[in-house]
Order: sequence, then C-alpha cells, then structure tokens
Amino acid sequence: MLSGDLPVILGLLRQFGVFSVAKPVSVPPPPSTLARTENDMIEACGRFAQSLGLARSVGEIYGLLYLSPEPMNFEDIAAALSLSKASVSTGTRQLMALGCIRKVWMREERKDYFEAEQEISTLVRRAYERILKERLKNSEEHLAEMVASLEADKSKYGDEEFRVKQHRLKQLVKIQSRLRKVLPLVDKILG
Amino acid sequence: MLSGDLPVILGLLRQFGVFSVAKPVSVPPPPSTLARTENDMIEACGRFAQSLGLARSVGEIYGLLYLSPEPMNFEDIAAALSLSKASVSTGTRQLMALGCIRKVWMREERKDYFEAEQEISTLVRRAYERILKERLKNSEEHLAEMVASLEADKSKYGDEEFRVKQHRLKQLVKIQSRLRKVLPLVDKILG
DNA sequence: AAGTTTGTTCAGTTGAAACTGAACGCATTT
DNA sequence: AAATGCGTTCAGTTTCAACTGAACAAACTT
Repeated sequence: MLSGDLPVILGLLRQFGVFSVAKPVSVPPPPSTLARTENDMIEACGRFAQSLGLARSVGEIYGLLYLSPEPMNFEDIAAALSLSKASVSTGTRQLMALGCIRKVWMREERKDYFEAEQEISTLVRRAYERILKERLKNSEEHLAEMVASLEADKSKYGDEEFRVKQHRLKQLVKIQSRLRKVLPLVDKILG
Repeated sequence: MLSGDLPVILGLLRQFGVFSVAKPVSVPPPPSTLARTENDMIEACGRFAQSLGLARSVGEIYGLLYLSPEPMNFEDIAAALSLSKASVSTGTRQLMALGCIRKVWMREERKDYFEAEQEISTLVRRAYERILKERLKNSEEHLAEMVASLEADKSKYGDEEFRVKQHRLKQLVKIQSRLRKVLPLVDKILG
C-alpha cells in the first residue's frame, strides 16, 4: 500500500532545497578562479532563488556580488559565472527591480558596475512591501469573490453541502486576517 | 538607460503569482461540472502550490479536496481535474507526505478515498517541522562551512578583502539566528 | 487459477522558461 | 563621420520538470 515512499520523499527534499540539486560532479562548473567560499555562497543563493521561483542565475549573481568587496561590471560577472552578457543583463535588471542590487558609477568608467544591497532590513522590507503585501491583497480579493459566488449558487448545493463549504471558506478568511497581523511583525523583528 | 522595464516588471509580478498565470481564455479547462467556487479554489491553490515550488496539480488536488464535503477517490479526482491516474497518484502521495491530506477507508470499498486536512494549525505546524526546520538547519550548516573555508583560505585574500567577506558572512549568521527565533513564533500565532 | 479492479512505476512526450549568439541602438572617441 | 565600446533585445536552442500512456504488481472476485 505504501511501498516505495523513499523516492518521493527524496524528491520532496530536493524540491525544497534541503540538499543541493545534485549537479553531476563530472562537470567542474566554471573554469573560474573563485575560491571555495564564493562558490558555496553562489550555489546557496542560486538554490534559494530557485526556491523563490526566480532563475538560478539571478541568485548566483546576487551571491557573487554579496561577497565582492568592490562593485563588479558585466564582464566580470559573466566571466565568473560563465553566463552570457544577455543573461547578466536580464538578471541584473531583475535584481535591481527587486532592490537587491544597485548600479554604481565608477569615475572615468563607461561600464556599469553593480553592488549588492547589504542592509538586510532593507531587503526584507522590500520583499514584504512588493511581494507579500501584493499577494495577500490579491488572495483576499479572490477569497471574497469565492464567498460571494458560493452564496450566489446556494440553491445549486444541498443544504448540508452548502454549510460545509461555507464553513471551510470562513476558516480561510480567519487565517488571512491572522496573516495580515503576523506579517508586519516578522518585518519588524527581522528588519 | 532604463528603457523597457515594463515587461520585466510584469514578468516578476507573474512570477510571484501576483496575478494569475493568464491561461488563454480560449480553452475552457475541463469539461468539468465544477461550480465557480470550486474552480476558483482549485485555481488559487494551484497557483499557491506553484509559488511553493510544488507542481500546480498538487495544489489543485488539495483545493478540490478542501471544499469537498465527502472524501474523494482516484477516479473522481482525476475526472474533476482532468489529470491522469499517474498524476493523481504522485500528487496524493506528496500531499500525504506533507500531511496535507489523508486516506480514508470507506466501508465496503476497495478504492482509496482522500480528504483534506482541515485543521490549519496542523498544516502550519507540519510545514514548519518538515520543511522550514530542515531548510534552516541545512543552510546553517552551509554557512558554518563557508565561514570555516574563508578562515582556511585567509592567506589567499588581501587583508581588507578578507575582513569584508568575514563581516558579510557574519551578517548572515546574525539573520539566521533571528530567523530561528522568529519561526516558532509564527507557528504559535497561526496555529 | 483465470479474470477484475485498483494503485504504482517507468519511459517517453510535451511545454515552458532559461539561456545564448547575433543583431541592434546609443553613446563616446578617433 | 567612421569606428569602437557597452548594454539591450530578439529569435532560436537547450534544458528540465510535469505530465501521460502503458506496462506492471497486488489484492480481491469469480
């Protein structure tokens, strides 16, 4: 009945980034000159980005910049991560849109240089403002709509059936209002 | 300089599930007999699952079961969501492994029936225990390793460079310890 | 013991998104 | 005004995970 659960569990673990995505050891990723520390950081950030639904390369770029003492330009980034200019362009743009990195103007230089936003409180606050808040609002609207449409279709359901569904939706509404209270708290504590 | 930012921003919003994944309206998804309320629930859960890095269908199965007054079997689920038996099999298994649904044995029935775990406190607690805790532990180990390897390679870095990297890693350690404190709180408040 | 019924597993397909090379646009320099 | 340096955009490729059909295993029914 519950025979081969192991593969599934492994799959789940992988999915949640509990262990690395098992890149085949055969391919030494870049012919890069990066030290162990940098490599680990890049890998960790890459996985984290993936778990957020972003492209792995986006996280890698941030990880690289986070540990870099000086701002880096396109070429450097592309070379270090063995990415194309195009990928770096879109990656940096996304990170800028999220407020995770910023451009730095170097004297007498025409190239664009980037540095990571270091202040984590800033990052958390931005994530909360831009993403969670939006999501919460969105799902609230959705839920309200569902409650309404259930009410509207009341006649289509059996009496008991209707009551059950209504009760369950109300549970969700409860949770949402709690979430609304909790999220700003997290923001305060982390920021 | 920052010319065509709109598409990127739209992409980001979509990526974070701020608005729906714009399924082309042309395809009326299933020839299902589901009411509006169910459909909305399924869609919402599907998107939520995706944002967690799970397959959309997994979320959809949960959404379907959440509003169902009685437990549902394989056939019903597959038909309602127009999925193959195989997908239902893996989906339900994942949900069971996460403790989001459970099997119900119906008298005189050979088929497996499933019902959604309704107690949200249970779900939150399980999510915390099984996923976040694991992740946190894992990333802590990773970070510790990075700190160590940085120390080990100290000589390879310039003096200033070393101090900068060390400082930044320490910031991360700080945040982790805060996270460790915050997470159980969230569990308490929501559960 | 042959035949159902039900759930799992596996190999292959599909679809979507990440990535790339090349073309382009816009400055700046000669 | 040609040439060079940089970054963006776009069309095409590659990659990867979700999904499926079909074969399979297990439990039950005749």
